[in-house]
Amino acid sequence: MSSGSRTGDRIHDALVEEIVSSTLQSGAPLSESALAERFGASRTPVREALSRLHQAQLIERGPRRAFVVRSLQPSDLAELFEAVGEVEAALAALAALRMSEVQRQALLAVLEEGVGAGGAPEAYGVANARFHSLIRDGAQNGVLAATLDELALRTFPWRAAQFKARRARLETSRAEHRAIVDAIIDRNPDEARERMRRHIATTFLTLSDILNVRNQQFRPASGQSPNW
Amino acid sequence: MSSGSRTGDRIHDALVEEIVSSTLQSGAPLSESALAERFGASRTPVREALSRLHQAQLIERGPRRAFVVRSLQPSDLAELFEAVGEVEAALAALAALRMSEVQRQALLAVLEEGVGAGGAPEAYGVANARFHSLIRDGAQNGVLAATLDELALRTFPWRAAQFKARRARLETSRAEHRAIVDAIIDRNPDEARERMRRHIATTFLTLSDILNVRNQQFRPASGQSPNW
DNA sequence: TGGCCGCGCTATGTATACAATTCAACCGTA
DNA sequence: TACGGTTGAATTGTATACATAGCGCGGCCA
Repeated sequence: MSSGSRTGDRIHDALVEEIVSSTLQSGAPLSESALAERFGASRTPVREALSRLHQAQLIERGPRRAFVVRSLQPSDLAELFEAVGEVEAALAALAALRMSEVQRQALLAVLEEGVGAGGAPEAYGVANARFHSLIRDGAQNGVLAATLDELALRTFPWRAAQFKARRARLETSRAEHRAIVDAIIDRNPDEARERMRRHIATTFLTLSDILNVRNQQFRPASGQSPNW
Repeated sequence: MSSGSRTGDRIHDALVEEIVSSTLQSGAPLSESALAERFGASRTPVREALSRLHQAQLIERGPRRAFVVRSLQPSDLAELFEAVGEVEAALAALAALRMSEVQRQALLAVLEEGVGAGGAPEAYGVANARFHSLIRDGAQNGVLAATLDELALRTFPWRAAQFKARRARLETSRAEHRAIVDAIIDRNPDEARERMRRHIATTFLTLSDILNVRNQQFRPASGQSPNW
């Protein structure tokens, strides 16, 4: 999905990374000429990269038709998480039906990974990402998987701070993961779907709490590896 | 989502229309210079339009990195319809929870529309589109609605011929619609979801039959108004 | 002094010229 | 005759120059 023309993709990937990591925060201006100079290229590939970011809804138009990093209202963020939840729930249901035995074993194995590290948030973040990735692939539907990726990308700037903030959330999240895995192992798509949807909803609620407590502006927090 | 720069959007919209109506069929080449001359513009806005079509997966790269209208394998088409089904099912479930009384009445009213015309495929196509549109809006989630639009756009070239081909399908489709509306009126999200998913699956099966019978190449049929 | 009109700056939108890449056809040789 | 290398055309990728539109600032007029 990334490498293609050359310069344009390089710029695109770099900007995506900076936006999801909140190096570029909401409202940050993205001037074509400034970016062209910064990347040592002309405006043409910069424009191509910005066009793609715009279609992915990571940026939006500001004054003078210039692009700025998109800033979401709390209500929009809720919609976004709801959409992610629905898509990921659908993937979980399909995974319950279609996962191979090997894939099911891998899913069971990943449940243990987070435990061994003694509850360290970073280790859990990795295990968490693998958990969702295994379900995504187990559903065996590339279109739906790509749809999830597209939506999830927009949530990354907001998700970063979550596990760092509330240690207690790690335990409840792990329990939810286990319940989802149980449903998938049992080949119970309806339960898998429902549990996954609740899991994402809970994740959003926790995140929402953190953001409201920390600063009323409800802005994305700075952070590196996006976990959920 | 359409009007913006000016020329680029004009070209974009024109090409979308031609692709979904199968005026441009699978594999048709889209040369930048040829399109530039055709639209009386330079290659720059053409490139912008093509870039957007590429991201929407309506076109793909062919020989010499040139773009051609995307051609789907049968398996890809199945994945695509499955994804559409899951998203639309999620929207139906949300609509069952959130639709206002006015919206529910509108949904009931649209059920009758197709009947009055005496079973004419064209009239039913319009009523059908309104049916899905009402549910889409009733769910009150713009992100999910936009996701559905994006996916549905890719199915349009294939859906066109359906109602023209099998008159019997109109009756079963209408019955399925009624069952979905019943679930929504009853505020039963799980039933609404399940019935919508089956409805889309049945639609795909019917379409699949038609395409296999008509020509083994399984290519999109020519047609104008995309209905399902 | 306050409001309105117009000038001009700045950034994007478009056009065109040039570079690089890709693919195929052709020719030469084993 | 088959294979491989080279060459060439066609097409996209990139750069730059020009056009246009938005928006603030300053001056002018009431």
